[in-house]
Amino acid sequence: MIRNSKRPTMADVAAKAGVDRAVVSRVLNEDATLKIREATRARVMAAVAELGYQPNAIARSLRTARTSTFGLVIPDFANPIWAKIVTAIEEEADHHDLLLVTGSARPGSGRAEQFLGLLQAGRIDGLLVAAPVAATLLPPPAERLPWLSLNQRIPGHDRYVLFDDPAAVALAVDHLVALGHRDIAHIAGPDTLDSARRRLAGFKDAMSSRRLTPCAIVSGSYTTDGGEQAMRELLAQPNRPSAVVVANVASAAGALNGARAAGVQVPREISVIAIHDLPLAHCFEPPLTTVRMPLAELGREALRSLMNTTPEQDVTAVISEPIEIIARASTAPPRT
Amino acid sequence: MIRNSKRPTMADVAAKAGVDRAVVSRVLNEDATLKIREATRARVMAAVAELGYQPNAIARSLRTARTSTFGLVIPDFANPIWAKIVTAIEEEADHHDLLLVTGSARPGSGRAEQFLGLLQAGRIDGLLVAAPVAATLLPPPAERLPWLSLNQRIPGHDRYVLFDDPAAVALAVDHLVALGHRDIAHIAGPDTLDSARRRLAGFKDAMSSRRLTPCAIVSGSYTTDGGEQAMRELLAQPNRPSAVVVANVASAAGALNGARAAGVQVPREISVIAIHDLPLAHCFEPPLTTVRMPLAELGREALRSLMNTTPEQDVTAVISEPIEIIARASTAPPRT
DNA sequence: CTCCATCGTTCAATCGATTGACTGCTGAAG
DNA sequence: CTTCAGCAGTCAATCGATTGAACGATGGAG
Repeated sequence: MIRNSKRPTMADVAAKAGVDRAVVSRVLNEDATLKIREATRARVMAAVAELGYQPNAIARSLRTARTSTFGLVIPDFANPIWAKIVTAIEEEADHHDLLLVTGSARPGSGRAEQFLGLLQAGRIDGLLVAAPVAATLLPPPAERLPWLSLNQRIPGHDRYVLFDDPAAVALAVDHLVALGHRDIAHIAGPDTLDSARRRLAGFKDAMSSRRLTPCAIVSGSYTTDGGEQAMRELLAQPNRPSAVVVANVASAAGALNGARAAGVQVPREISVIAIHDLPLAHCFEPPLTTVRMPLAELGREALRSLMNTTPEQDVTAVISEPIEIIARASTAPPRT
Repeated sequence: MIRNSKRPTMADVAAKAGVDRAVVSRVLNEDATLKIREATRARVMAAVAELGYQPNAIARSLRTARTSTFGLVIPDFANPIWAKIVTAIEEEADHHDLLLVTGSARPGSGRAEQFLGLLQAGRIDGLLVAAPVAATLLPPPAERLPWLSLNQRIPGHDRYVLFDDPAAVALAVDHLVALGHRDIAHIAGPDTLDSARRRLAGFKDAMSSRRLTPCAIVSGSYTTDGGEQAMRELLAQPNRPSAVVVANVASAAGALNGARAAGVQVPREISVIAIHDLPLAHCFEPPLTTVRMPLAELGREALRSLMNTTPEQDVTAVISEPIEIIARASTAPPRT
C-alpha cells in the first residue's frame, strides 16, 4: 500500500504563516497560556485552511500518550443484544469526544488479546471486554491497565460492570407465578459463562425463596439448536413443566421451534419467557414474552467507570434499572 | 485517566542487554541485514522477556507510517446482515496479521466521517465504508486516501464492491415464476440507498425480461414497520398480487406480520420471498424463504481489494457467487 | 535614563522506535 | 608487514507534534 506522503505537516503550516511550529500547535490546541496577536492567529488559521492541514494523530499520541480512542470487544456481532450495547457506548463516547472501535472475539480466536495488545501498545486509552478472555493470555495482574469487563467477572480482575441477572430471573419467575404457574423449568446457558451461571443461580434462589422447587434444569447452551433440544427434553419428561424460563433469546427461539415440532402449543400447554428482549421477538410465533435488560445503561455506565477510575481501583457495578417484563403472547395461565 | 508510565522502552532493553537500541530493534524485526552473534541475540531476547517489553505501536507507526490496522464502518450493528460481513472481514484480516476495528454510523451521526478522520490522521491504513457518508464531508477528491465503499456507490468515488443485486432479485422472481406466479409485487427499500435502487431496478428488469408487468411496487423503507405498512397497502389493492419480493429481511418480517394482521395466510394466499438470509428467518411464522447473498465473499473481496490497490486505482467489483434460494415455507404455488 | 514586567513568540528537548551510514576489529590474502 | 573484506554492532537523523523555558522588544514606573 502506497501512502500519500505529501500530506502537510505542522512545519508547512508554520512556514506558510511565518511563525514557529509551536505557535501553530498552541493555536490549534487553544492553549490558554498563549498570548498572541489576533492577526497572527488569523494568519495561522488561514494557512491551516489553505493547506487543508490535518494534525497527525500518531505523532500527537506519541507525545501526549493519549489517543482519545477506546476499544470494545464483544463475543459476536451476530447477537443483537450486543448491538444495542455497542450503540449505547458509541453514543456515550460521542458525548465525551471519544471514538469507540469495536471488535468481536469468539473464544479462542485471540482477538480479545489483540485488543489488549492495542491497549498495551498505547493505541487506545482504555478497553471494555465483554468476550471471554483466555486467563493465560491476560496481562500479568502486576501490569495494571485501564480495562474492565462487561457482563462477566474474570478471576483476579475486580473491575467489571454486570447486569442484575438474579433480579431479572426473579422478575420472570414472578411473572409466571402471578399467572398461576408452579411447575417451572429453566433452560440454562453454558456453565462456562459467568452470565449463564448468574442466571441459573438466580433461578434457584428465586424459586426457593418462593417455596417452589425447580421442575427441571437443562442446558440450552445459549444457541437456537441447544434451545430446541432442551425443549424436547423437557417435553419428554414425566413431570412436564407448565412454564419455562429461558436464559437467552436465541435458546428461546429454539425452544419455540422445539415445542411446535413436538406439536405442543405455546402458551396453551407451556409458557415460555426469555431473558433479554429483541426487536424481532415479536415476529416469532407466538410473539415472545421477555425480560428487557438495561442494555444502554450498562454500556454507558461501563464507559463512564472506565474513564473515571484508575486501573488500581476496583469497579464492581451492578446495573438493575430498568429491568422489566415485555409481555407478549408466549406466556399465559397454565391449563387446569 | 492516569497512564502507567513505567512501561519499559527499547532503551531499557538495550541497557539491560548491554547493546545499542538499534540492535534491539533489528533483532525484534528480524532484520536480515543484521549480523549478530547468537549470544548477543540471546541476551537481547532475555532482556525483552525479563522486562516484559512490548514495543510501543504509536512510536513505531510514527516512524513507519503504517499501523497494520484497518477500519470498517457499517450502518448499524443491529442488522445481522452486517454482522456476518464484519466477521468475515475480521477473519480475512487475521490471515494477513491485520487488525480490524469497526464502528457504526447512522446517517447524520458523523461517525463515518470520524473514521475517515482516523484514516487522514494516519491511525489506520485503510477503511471500508458501508454506511452512508455525507457527500459534503468527504475528503476532497484530490486527496486520494485508501478507502473504498461496500454495497454502495458514492458519486465521484469509483472504488466500491457490490453485491450482484439484480441477479439476486432475478433469482427470486424465477423462483416465484417457477411456482406459477405471474402477479408479482415488490416491497422496495428507501430510494436514498443505492442497494435499494439496485434491487428495484433489478426487479423491473427481471420482470420485463420475463414478459411480466410488476403488479405493484411500494416502499417498505427497509424496516419492520415499513414492511408491515407496505403489505397492508398491497392487500388493500384491487389487483392483489399472489407473491411479493421484499427488498430486505426486516421488511419481510413486517410483511408477514401485516399479512397475519389482515387475516391473509402466507403462503396459501400470498407468497413472500426476501433478499438476504438470516439465521433467525426460520423462526418466523411461516419460516421465510430468502435469497442468500455472498456476505463473506463480499467482505473478503473488499479487504483484499483495499490492500492490493492504490487510492488512485478504480475498484468496481460485483460479487455474484454464490447467490442462492433458501426455500422455506413462505412461498408456494398460487391459489388457482 | 534605567530597570523591570509583560507581551508575543521562538527554542529545543522530548515521546519511542526505525534505518541508512558508518566504525572498530579480526583474520586472511598478497 | 600492509591491505582489504567481512563481521558485529554503533551513531545519529528522522517521523510530527507538544510544551516548559527562554528571549527580544515594548512600554510604563521610578
